[in-house]
Amino acid sequence: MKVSKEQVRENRKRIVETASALFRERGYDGVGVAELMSAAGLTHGGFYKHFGSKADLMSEAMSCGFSQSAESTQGVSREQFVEFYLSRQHRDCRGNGCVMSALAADTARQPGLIKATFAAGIERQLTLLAAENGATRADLIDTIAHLVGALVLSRACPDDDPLADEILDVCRSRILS
Amino acid sequence: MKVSKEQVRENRKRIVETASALFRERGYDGVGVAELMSAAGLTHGGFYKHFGSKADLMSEAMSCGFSQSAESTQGVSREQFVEFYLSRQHRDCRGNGCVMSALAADTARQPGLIKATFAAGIERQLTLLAAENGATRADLIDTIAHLVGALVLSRACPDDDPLADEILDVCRSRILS
DNA sequence: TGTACATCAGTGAACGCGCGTTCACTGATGTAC
DNA sequence: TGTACATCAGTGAACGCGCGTTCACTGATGTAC
Repeated sequence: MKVSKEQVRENRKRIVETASALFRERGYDGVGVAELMSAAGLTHGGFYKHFGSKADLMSEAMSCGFSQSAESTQGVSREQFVEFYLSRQHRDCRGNGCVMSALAADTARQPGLIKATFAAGIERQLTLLAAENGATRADLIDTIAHLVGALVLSRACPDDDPLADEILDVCRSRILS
Repeated sequence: MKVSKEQVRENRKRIVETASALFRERGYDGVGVAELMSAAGLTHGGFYKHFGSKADLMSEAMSCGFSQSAESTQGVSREQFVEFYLSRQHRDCRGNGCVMSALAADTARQPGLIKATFAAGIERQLTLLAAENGATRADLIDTIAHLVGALVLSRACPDDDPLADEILDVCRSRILS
């Protein structure tokens, strides 16, 4: 059953977007091709009509996540950005959140293609933030690292451990002061 | 072929230490039980004479890694700690490095037991650093988050990307100033 | 102290399972006439 | 515009593989007498 060109484009987009959220939630090894295709409303067999390998999709899904971040960062002040980044909402909702926090550690163990996509995503984020508020590149790198560290550590604590919130609160007030 | 009590203790310790390094290098899913036992000079079948499950070992290996960090942090000034933490050596040698940077993201996807071990490790690190230099708890949490973020992002960049070193350099100078 | 036996860490084959990937097939779409 | 046919995204069974875990067996250690 062949499918219209537009349907094909839609399906591909849906696979990438679904993967983007699932990878951020559960990591590269945490999501299988079959589950991923099923979540996108398809069967696993068709996967290789769209992508050369799971790693290829990983790379595209990452780019897609960075684009989503870019959109939602548009027109946001530094203070608003920090407030959102270190919110409980962002910490507890990885699928829609920042790619850097969700996938940096996974990326470090992946081949060069994926690392390059990640680095390009950091650069995009830096360019965008520089446009929104006049900070220097060094300022932005420093702030992003600070934010990522805080979020990553907070997520690693048990849900009911006060340390999880403490990390967010301490870093938020330091970064904004 | 039964083995002396001392040999058993030694073997167990070697498994935990080997696992501690391998998990930090490749993540929880990146190392199998068989490979792990083989790296410790044993065969995989004996694994369950020592541990209830792979997750149990993960928890122990994490504690072991935090203990190693504690040892090497002893008698180190804040400046020395930051210098080492953001060195290229530390970035490129995950197996002996900080557990927080290596396993925070993996931990966020693991069950409560492992998250609790991780949080306890953070607390140990905080206590230790507080003893070495009189900083407040908030100061230390803030600095640790900052360091972890910088290292994690740097590791996610391709080896030959100047951004990898730039992140370390920028954050080092900011944290120390 | 010497002997007989129970213990149990270690071995390696085997288990079921889910993974990424391949493949023959389907049938509506899109094209050529 | 209508017809005949090639295309190819999607399907679902199947592939080999490595995973975590189990198990019957081994044989030196440690214990009971």
